[in-house]
Amino acid sequence: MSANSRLTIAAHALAWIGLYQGQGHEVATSEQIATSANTNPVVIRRLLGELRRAGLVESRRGVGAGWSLARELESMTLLDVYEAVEPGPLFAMHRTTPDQGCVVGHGIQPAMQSIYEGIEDTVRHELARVTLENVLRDVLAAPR
Amino acid sequence: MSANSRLTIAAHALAWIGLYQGQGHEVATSEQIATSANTNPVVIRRLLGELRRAGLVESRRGVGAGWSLARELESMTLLDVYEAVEPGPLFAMHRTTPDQGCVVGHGIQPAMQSIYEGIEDTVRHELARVTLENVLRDVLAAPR
DNA sequence: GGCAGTCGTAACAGTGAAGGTTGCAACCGG
DNA sequence: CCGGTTGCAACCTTCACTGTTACGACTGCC
Repeated sequence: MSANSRLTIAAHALAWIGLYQGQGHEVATSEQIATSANTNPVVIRRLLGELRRAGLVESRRGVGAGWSLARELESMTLLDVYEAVEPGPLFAMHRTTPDQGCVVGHGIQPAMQSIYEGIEDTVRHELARVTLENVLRDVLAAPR
Repeated sequence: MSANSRLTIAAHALAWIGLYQGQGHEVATSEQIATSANTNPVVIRRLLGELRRAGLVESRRGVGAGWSLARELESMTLLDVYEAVEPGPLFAMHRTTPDQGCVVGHGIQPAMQSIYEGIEDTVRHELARVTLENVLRDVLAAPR
C-alpha cells in the first residue's frame, strides 16, 4: 500500500517536544525536531501546522520562537494525531464509477463501503487506546 | 492516505466470476470483468494473476479461455485477497533512519512498530471474518 | 528602530506507487 | 491454420508525499 509516514513523523515530533519540555525547555524549534527525525524543517513545520489546527500544539513567532504542546501528552491519543494528519480513508473505492448496469458493478461499492467502515472504526478504536504519553514511555524504554 | 483500490477491485472481480459461474458459465474473461469494473483488461489480468499465485483463481488459455474460481467463494476471505494483493504494511516508518544519537530518534521506530503490528493484527482479524460469499450476498442485496 | 532568529507559506523538483495503454508472443479448441 | 484469450513487458500519466529553496511576517532583545 505504500503507506504514509505522516502519523509516524507526527508522533515523533510530539514525543520529542514532550521530552524536551519535560527537561525544562520552553519551546522546541522545527530545526531541532527535523534533525532528530532526519528530515527537512519545512516538513516538520507543515505537519505541526496540521497538529496546531487540531489543537494539539501551539507555536510562537519572533525571537525565541518555536513549538510547545497545547495539552499534556497523556491527554492526546494516536487517534487525535491520525485524524489531524490523515484525511483519507484506509481503503479506497474504484477510481472510476463501475458499470451501474451490471449487478456487481452496482452493488459492490455499498457492500465494500460498509465493510471498510467497520474496519476503520476498529482501527480508530485501537488508535484511541494509545496516548502519546504511552508512546514516549515506549520510546524511552527501547534498549540502548 | 490516498489508499489503494486494489482490494476493492480484486473483490469486485471475484464476486463477478462467482456470480457468472453460478449462472452456469465455465469461465469469465478479463474483458468482461474490466467492463463491469470500468477499467482496463490488463489491469484485471494483473490483479487476477496475483490471485492465481495465491491459489484463489485459475486461468485457461487458448480458445474459450478465461478465469475461474479455484475454490468456493465461501472458503475465501477478504484476508486471503488482501494478502494476495497488498504487500506492504498499513503504516510506514520514516523514509530515512532517524538520528540514532537522539533518544527519541533511537526509540521511536521500535515503539511505533509494536503499536502498528497490533493494529494490523486487528485489521487482519476483521478481514478474515468476511468471506467473498458474504460480499456477493451484500452486493446482490443492494437497493436497485 | 534595527537586528537576528524562527515561523508561515508558496512554489517547484524529485520520488515512488498505481493505473492506463499498447503491443506482441504464447497458447489451444475447432 | 485461425481466432480469441492470456501472459507479460514497456511506457506514459496521474497522484500524493517528500525534499528544498525562497522570502515575507513576526517579535524579543539590543
